[in-house]
Amino acid sequence: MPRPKEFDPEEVLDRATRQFLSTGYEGTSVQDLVEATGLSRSSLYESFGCKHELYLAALDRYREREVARIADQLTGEGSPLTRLRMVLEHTAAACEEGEGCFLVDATVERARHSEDTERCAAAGLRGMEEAFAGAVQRAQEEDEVPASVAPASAGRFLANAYRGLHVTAKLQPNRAALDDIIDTTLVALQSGPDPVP
Amino acid sequence: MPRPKEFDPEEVLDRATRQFLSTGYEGTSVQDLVEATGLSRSSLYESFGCKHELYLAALDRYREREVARIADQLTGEGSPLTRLRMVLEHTAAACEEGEGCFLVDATVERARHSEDTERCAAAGLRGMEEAFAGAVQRAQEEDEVPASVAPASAGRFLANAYRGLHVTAKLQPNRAALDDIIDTTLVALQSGPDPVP
DNA sequence: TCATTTCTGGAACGTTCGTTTCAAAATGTC
DNA sequence: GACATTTTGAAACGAACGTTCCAGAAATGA
Repeated sequence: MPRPKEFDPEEVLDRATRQFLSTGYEGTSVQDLVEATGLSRSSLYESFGCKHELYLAALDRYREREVARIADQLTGEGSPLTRLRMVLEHTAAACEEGEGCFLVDATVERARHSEDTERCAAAGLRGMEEAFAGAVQRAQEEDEVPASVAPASAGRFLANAYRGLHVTAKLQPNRAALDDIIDTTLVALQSGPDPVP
Repeated sequence: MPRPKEFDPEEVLDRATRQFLSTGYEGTSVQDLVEATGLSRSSLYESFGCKHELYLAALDRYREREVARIADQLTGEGSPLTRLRMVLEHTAAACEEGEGCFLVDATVERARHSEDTERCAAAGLRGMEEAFAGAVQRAQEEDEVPASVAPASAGRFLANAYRGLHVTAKLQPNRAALDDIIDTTLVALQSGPDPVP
């Protein structure tokens, strides 16, 4: 039997993700990736193929984990609406620390020019919409959200606000502004379409 | 008197803007800009300095015009709320055609690494928030929006949704999904914070 | 110890990058 | 036509780009 692989591919993808998140796709050179991952140029190409493939693998892993993380945080015991608020506020806190969303960045920077990237980002988008829609449905079952609200629409609306937050946070990375947006966003759910006809 | 300039600097900035919107900053080469503007390499450098300065000039012009355009569309006679909806739907229509927002793209791609870009994008952000806040205030005067809504908060909320729309549209460029988001977004305004205590 | 496979460092590939330079051509005023 | 100025095309710069290749060191099981 041969010499075994010495590095953890997922760990490498995480490091690459961090680098891509920091400097974007075009702004990240292969040399940057070599330094970020600790692997040699040769090992990087041997294990992950070209730069684009590595980017895609990193993005796909991020998508899978991020959607699962949000879905997890949205489910469980307790008030669904409170959980929803917690997810958004956790997002705001991360944004305040300078953390971006790989899916948002990839969408803006590369969805137009790479079908693979677009597919992956779109899958992440749908996953988040579904996770948010599920939370709204559960909130309705607890009478926290009026039945007049369509969960699918609310899911799209929340995912849209979520993406907006990540853009806004790059220019206004302060909790006060972000929390204000979150408050107004959640108020939208607590009233159906036609509050007083 | 010397030979006069043969090109319109603003026209050149518009063409450069279109190119940057299409391929981003890092993804746009000076050669691309030469071909997009029609100017020679030499004239481009002579008139606009380096690539970064040209990018910034293009972004600044875009910001000025885009903020003014939105503010204009939001003011004037008729229902402020209807005007607000028209602006968002016009945005959705543009997104459907594949038009991006230079401010959103610049924010995601370059705000982190260029202070100049961040300043310009942040100015655009504030301008849009103020324009939206003004529209909400006028809607309140017409009793289209409850007085319990704070115009500044609503402005932030709407600008956030606006930015989200531009990201969402890159993955779901269909009117149905975007209009759905717009509907839910506007419902948020028509009910104050605490609809039924 | 040997065979096998992996990892490494570095060199090298041709391209493209942003930028500078310059002489010639073009276009105006006088 | 003389002059001033701008525009142009092309060449050239070094640097960085993504990618490929390879010899050798390292690590395992037989």
